[in-house]
Amino acid sequence: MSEGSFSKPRPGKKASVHPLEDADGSAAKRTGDKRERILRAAVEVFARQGFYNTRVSEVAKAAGVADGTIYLYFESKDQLLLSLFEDRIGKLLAYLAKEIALLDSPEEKLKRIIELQLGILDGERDLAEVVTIIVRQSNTLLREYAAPTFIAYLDAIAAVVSEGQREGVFRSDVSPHLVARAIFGALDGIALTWALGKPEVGALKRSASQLSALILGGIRSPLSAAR
Amino acid sequence: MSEGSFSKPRPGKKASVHPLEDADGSAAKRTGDKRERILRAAVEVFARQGFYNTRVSEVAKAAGVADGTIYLYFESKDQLLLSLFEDRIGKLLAYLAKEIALLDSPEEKLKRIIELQLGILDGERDLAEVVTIIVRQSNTLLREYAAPTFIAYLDAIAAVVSEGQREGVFRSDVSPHLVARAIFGALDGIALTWALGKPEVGALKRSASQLSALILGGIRSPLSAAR
Amino acid sequence: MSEGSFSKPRPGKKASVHPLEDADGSAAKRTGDKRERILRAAVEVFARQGFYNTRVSEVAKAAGVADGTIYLYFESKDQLLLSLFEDRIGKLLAYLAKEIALLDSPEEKLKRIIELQLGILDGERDLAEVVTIIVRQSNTLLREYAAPTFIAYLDAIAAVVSEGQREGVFRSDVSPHLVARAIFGALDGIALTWALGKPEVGALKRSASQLSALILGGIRSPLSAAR
Amino acid sequence: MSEGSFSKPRPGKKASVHPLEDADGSAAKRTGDKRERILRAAVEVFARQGFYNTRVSEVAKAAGVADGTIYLYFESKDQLLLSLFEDRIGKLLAYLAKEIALLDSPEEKLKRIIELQLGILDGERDLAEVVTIIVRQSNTLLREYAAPTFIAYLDAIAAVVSEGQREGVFRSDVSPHLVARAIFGALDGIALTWALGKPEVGALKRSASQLSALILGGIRSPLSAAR
DNA sequence: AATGAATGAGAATTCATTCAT
DNA sequence: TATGAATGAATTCTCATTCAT
Repeated sequence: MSEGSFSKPRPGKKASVHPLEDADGSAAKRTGDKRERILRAAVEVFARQGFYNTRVSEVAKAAGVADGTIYLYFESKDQLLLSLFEDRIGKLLAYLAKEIALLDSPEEKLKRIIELQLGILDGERDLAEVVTIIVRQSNTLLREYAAPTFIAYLDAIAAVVSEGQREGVFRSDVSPHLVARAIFGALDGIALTWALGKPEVGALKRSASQLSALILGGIRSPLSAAR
Repeated sequence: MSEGSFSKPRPGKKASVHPLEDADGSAAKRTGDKRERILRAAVEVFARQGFYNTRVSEVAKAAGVADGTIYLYFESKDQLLLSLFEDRIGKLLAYLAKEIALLDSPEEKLKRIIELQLGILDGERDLAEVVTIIVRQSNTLLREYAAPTFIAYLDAIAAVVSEGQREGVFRSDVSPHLVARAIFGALDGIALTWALGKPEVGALKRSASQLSALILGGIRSPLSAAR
Repeated sequence: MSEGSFSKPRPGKKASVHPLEDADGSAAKRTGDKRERILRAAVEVFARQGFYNTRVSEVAKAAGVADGTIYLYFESKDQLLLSLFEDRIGKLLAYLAKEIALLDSPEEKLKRIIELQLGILDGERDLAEVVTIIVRQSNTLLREYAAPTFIAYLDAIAAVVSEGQREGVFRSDVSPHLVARAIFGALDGIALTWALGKPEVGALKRSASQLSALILGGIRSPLSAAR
Repeated sequence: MSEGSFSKPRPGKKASVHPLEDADGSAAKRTGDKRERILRAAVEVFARQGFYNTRVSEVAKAAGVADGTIYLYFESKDQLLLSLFEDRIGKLLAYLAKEIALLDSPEEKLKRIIELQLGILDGERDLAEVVTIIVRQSNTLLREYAAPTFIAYLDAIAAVVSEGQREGVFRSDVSPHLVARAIFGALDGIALTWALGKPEVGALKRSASQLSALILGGIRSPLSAAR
C-alpha cells in the first residue's frame, strides 16, 4: 500500500502509456498482454457493479485469467483500482495535452474537453467511464492516493479557463478551479445517469452539444456578448 | 423495500419528518429518538470513510448505541443507507417544494436550489453530503432502490428549468432534464472536492454565489440578454 | 445452569404437579398461571419449529407475555426446555404409576403405556408430544440434565416387562431395558412421522391397536402361545 | 437445493459414492477428498454435540481444514447436514438394495436391515448415528428437505414387510408402513440411548439379535407358528 | 410482577490473498 | 508464468438476556 500504485511483477508493462490511439489498438488488444486485459475487464465489471461489489474473482473471470494471476500484475484489489485510475487518467491527460495544443481558442478547447470526457471520441468510451466510475468509488482511495492524478486533470481544465480569462473571452469573476470542478461535475452528472440506463450514441452527441452551449454560455464573458 | 421496512420497535417515531428547520435541531438531537441519532451518526461516518469502509459497529459507536440496536431500526446496513437517502432527499424535496413556492422568478428558485444542495443553509451540511456520498458509492443500491427518489429530485430541478423556459427567461434549446443533471453534477462536483479537504464556510458561500452566476449565465436566455 | 431445573422466581408455582387430571383442567388453565401458560406455549412452538429454531420471543408471543416475563419464571431458554421435560415426564410417570397399579396383567399395562405415550388418552396429546419433541432436541441437554428423568420413564416401562417375564407371560431372552427402549423408540417413531403431517384421531387409534398387537406379539412368551 | 447444490470447486468428486464397502475405506479416508473428510468429521462432531451445538469451525477443525474450506464444498451449515443425510441414507439405501436382493426370506432381510441400521456392519457406526442425529434434530430441515429421502428409506423397509405379508410369513393385520416406522423407531430408540453413553461392540451385537427376535416375533404371522 | 428496548457476545459466511503444483 | 484450491481474518447480523421504567 505504498504510494506507488503499480505492483511489483508487472511482466509485460508497456513502455508507452501516453497517447490514446497508440499500440493499444494493435499489439495490446490483440495479443495476450494480460495486464491490459485485466485492466479492461476491471473497468467493465467495476462500471457495472461498483468496486466494492465486485469480487476479484469476477474480474479474473471477465479477463479470462485465474484469480491468482491478477496478483502477478497488481499488488492488491485496491492497487488494481488505482492503477486503472492512473493509467486511464494518464491517457486522458496525454490526449488533452496533445489535442488542446492544436486548438486555438479556449472555447474550442473546452468543447473538446467536454467531448472527450463524455467519451464520444474515437470509441474510447472506456476512458470517460473510468473517470466517472473511479471517482465514484472508494473515498479513501481517492483521497489518499488518487488525488494528485485527479487534481492534475482538474488543473488541466482550470488552465484552459484561466487562459480564456486572460484572453478576455471568459468571465473573470469566477475561480478557474471552481469552474473546472463544476464542469467536471456536470459532465460526471450526465455520465451518472447512464448508470441508470445507457443512452444511444445520438443522445450522447446531443447531450454533448447542449452541454457545450450551456457551459460556454455560463463561462463566456458577458462583455463578449456578441457571441 | 421502501422506507416502511423497519423491524419491530421503532419507538416514538416522529410524525413530522419533513421540514429542515423543525424540531430536529432541538429535541431530537439531544434526547432519545434513536433512529434519528443513528441516521445522523451514519451520515457523518459514511461521509468521512465511505459506506463500504464503514463498519456497522462504527456507526453504532458514533451513535452511542450498541451494535444490535442499529438492527432494531434498520433491516440491514444497506437499508440504513437507503433510509438515509430517502429520508434526507425526502427532506430536501419537501424543503424545495415549500421554499420554491414562495419565490417568484425561476432564477431565484434556481439560486435557492444551489444554496440548498451546497448545504450552506442552517448547518444542514449533512444533506448535501449524504446525497453526494450515496450517489457516489453503491451503484447498485442507487440503481435498484434509490433511483426513483433521486429522479424525483432531478425532476424538481427540471421543473424549475421548464418553468423558466416557458417564461422565456431560460434558453429553450436545452433539455430541462439534461440541465437538471448538469446542475446536480456541478454541485456534486464541488461537494466531491470537499472529500479532498473540507472548506471553510466563507469559501462555500463564495462558491455558491459563483456557481449561481455561472449556472444562471449558462441557462439564461440569450434573448433576455439585458441581464 | 446448575442441576436443578427450576428457576428462582417461579411466582405462582403450583404445589401439585403429579396427576394429569388435576387442577390443570380447572384453575391453571383458566386463570393466569403464567408459568403454565408459558410451558404450554413452549410445547406448541417447540413442537412446530424445534427448540433451536424457536426464539424466546416467539414463545413469549405465543404465551401472550412479554419477552422478559419468561425470565421471571425460567432461568434460561435451556432451563425452560428442561422444566418442560421434567414437568411433563413427571406427569406421565405419575399417571403411569396410578393407572398401572389398577391393572392386573402386564399385557394390559403395556397396552396402557402405549396408548398413553401415543397421546390418545384424555386429550393430553401434549404429554406425548412433549416427550417426543424434547428427546428429539438438544443432545447435550438430554445427556447432561434430563437423562435421570428420561431413564426413570424407561425404567417404568422396563419394570412392567420384568414383571411379565417373572410371571412367564413375556419371553425371558430379552433385556427388559432393551425392550423398554425399543418400545419407547417404536412409539416415538410413530410420533415422528406426525411431524410430517398430523394424523386424524381415527388413524391414531388404529395405530395404537396395531402397535399393541405388534409389540405384544413380539414380547409375548412363545410358550404362552395359546394366547 | 438438492445434493447438487455445491459451490464451485468440488475437485476430484468421486463418481462412485454408493456402496458402503467401496473405496471409501481406502483412498478416500487417507488421502485428499476433502468433501468426504468434512462429511466424516461432521458426523462425528454432530453425533457428539448435536447439530446446533456444533460450530462450523469445530467441524473444520475436526476435518483438519480451514473454516472457509467447508464452504467450498457445502453451501451452508444446513446444507452440510442435508448432504450428510442424503449421502449416508443414500448409501444405506444402496446397500439395502444390493444386500437384500441376495437374501431369500423376508425374515432374513429384516434381520439384515436391523443389523445395518444398528451399524454393526464394517465399522460404519456413523451411518446409524447420522440418521438418528439428523432425524432427532432439526425438525424443520427434516420436514422441508430430507423427508423424501427419509421416506424412501422407510418405504424400503415397508416393502420387505409387504413381501412377507404376501408370502404369508408376516401377519397381515398391520400396516406395512406402520411397521416400518415402528421398526425404524425401535432401532432409533436403541441408538438414542447411545447418546447417554456409548456401548461396547458386544452389547451392540446382543442388542441386535434380541431386537431381531423381538421384532420378528412381533411381525411373524401367528399362523406360521411352527417357527 | 410485567414490559420490551437495549445490549453485546457469538456465529455463519465471505472473499482478498497465498502458494503448492 | 499461470492456476485455482485453500486459507482465515474480518464483518454482518442474531438473539438470549438484562434492566430501567
